[in-house]
Amino acid sequence: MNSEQDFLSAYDPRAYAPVAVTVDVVALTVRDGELQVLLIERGEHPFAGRYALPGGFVRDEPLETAARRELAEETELDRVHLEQLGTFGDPGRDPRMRVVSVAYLAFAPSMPDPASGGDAASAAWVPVAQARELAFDHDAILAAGLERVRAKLEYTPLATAFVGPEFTIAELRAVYAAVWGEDLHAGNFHRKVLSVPGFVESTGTTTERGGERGGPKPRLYRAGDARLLHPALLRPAREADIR
Amino acid sequence: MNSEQDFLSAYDPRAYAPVAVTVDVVALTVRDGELQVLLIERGEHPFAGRYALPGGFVRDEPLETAARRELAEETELDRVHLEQLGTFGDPGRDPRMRVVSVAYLAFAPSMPDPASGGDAASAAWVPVAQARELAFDHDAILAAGLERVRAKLEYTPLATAFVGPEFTIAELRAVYAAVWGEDLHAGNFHRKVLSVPGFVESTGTTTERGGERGGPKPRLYRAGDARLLHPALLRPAREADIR
DNA sequence: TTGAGATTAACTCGCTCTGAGAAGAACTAT
DNA sequence: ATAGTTCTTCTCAGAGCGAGTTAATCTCAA
Repeated sequence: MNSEQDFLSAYDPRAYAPVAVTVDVVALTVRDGELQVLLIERGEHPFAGRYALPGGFVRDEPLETAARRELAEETELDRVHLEQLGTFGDPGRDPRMRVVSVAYLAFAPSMPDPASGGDAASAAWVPVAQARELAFDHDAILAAGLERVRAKLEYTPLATAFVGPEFTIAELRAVYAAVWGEDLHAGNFHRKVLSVPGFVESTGTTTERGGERGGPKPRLYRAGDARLLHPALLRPAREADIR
Repeated sequence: MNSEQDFLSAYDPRAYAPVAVTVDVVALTVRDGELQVLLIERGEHPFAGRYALPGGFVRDEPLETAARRELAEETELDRVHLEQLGTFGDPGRDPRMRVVSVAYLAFAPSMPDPASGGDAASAAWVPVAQARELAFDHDAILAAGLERVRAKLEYTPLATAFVGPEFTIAELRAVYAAVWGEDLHAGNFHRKVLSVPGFVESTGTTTERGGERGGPKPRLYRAGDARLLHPALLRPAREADIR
């Protein structure tokens, strides 16, 4: 933005090759004990018939507004936690033209199938393990989203975004187990969640019934006011992650 | 990207208002015990005379290549650590037109003043505490970069990117002190750095001379092969950060 | 109705990690 | 030489964590 040419070209963008800006959304939820992602089956070329992340062109609006709009077009997701994930703009990632896509990450409690309600009949929640060979570079975007959510569970109260407004410790533990793909020690998890200041706060009530397979009525909690977990809730270190 | 209109417009981008894509770089270094950022004094409107982050338009190249190119235009920074920070695209952030800017974060060891060598006579390293009222929304971009670097020092070996290929534990500690803005307990820091697997590895040598103000010749270390610090090197929790 | 099995919630125990402080050795500047 | 600084190691008490145990509670099936 320093040379005169740059300055002038800012007033005549057609001096440069046209670039399109889109948003793509990695919307995650935990259903049936699995981490699932919202995908769209593409009807048109390129990548017709392949699954893709929901997304579309950015209009005269902030980027996050565009992400929220695209998400609303596919589901009735409301009050979801939304954060920017990263931007993917390699030349050639879209065969038609240069497309720079700003990816967003959304977290939602378990919802009914979008196919029944949304106007996009081709939208579906898919377990992340089965979400492969997506259109464009969406495999890489999804992988970045999964890495992000796994890391953020450690040091933020993000898990509460995957459950309803009132939840049990066991429901919270199920979120961690689904996202991390490994079971957690129930007793230690319980102690840890209650000991981190501001993670959860008690409602003073319990569920109406015990668990489906027995056990006492668990107590209900709300999300607390913490933005960071101190100390963090660390998952066991894996050598492969460290090196 | 589902309606026919979207599909067609992808072949005729002028159906939408033109959008420019730029990169901006938050280049950080530690000089004189302070965290400093590379800034450019703008010569032209808008924001003439104000400082701004180095940046420019993206050409037919990957985004990271554009960031590296813009950085090279202002300094002789070589082999710097570069990572994507975030994308800033609010309408109105550039008064001329819609500009979506992908911000990158760069970390470099202490370097001579860019004014002496670079072709941009107006480039300068500025202590981050004095980098205020920048052009466009660069205050917000810089703030995001500072938050990122402070957090990443905790759980990655990023501090080694701020020092030379061989360094002392005290130099590493000075990086932490400069970035976090608080002194660290020398003994505990020493124990911690050496105990985290893969953070640093010994060269078996020491410096030629002791410190400027006395003390024995410190041992020299290289960066290790760890990508993550386990256990992390946490800074003391501040209540303001948590809530 | 009763028993088997599962779950919640709380506790114990040993180990590791951390913060704070201390101390000896090594080195520079005066 | 002396004073002051720094490097490096050590100690000690407290906090946190993984693993295991236990009592109470509840569902489901016999």
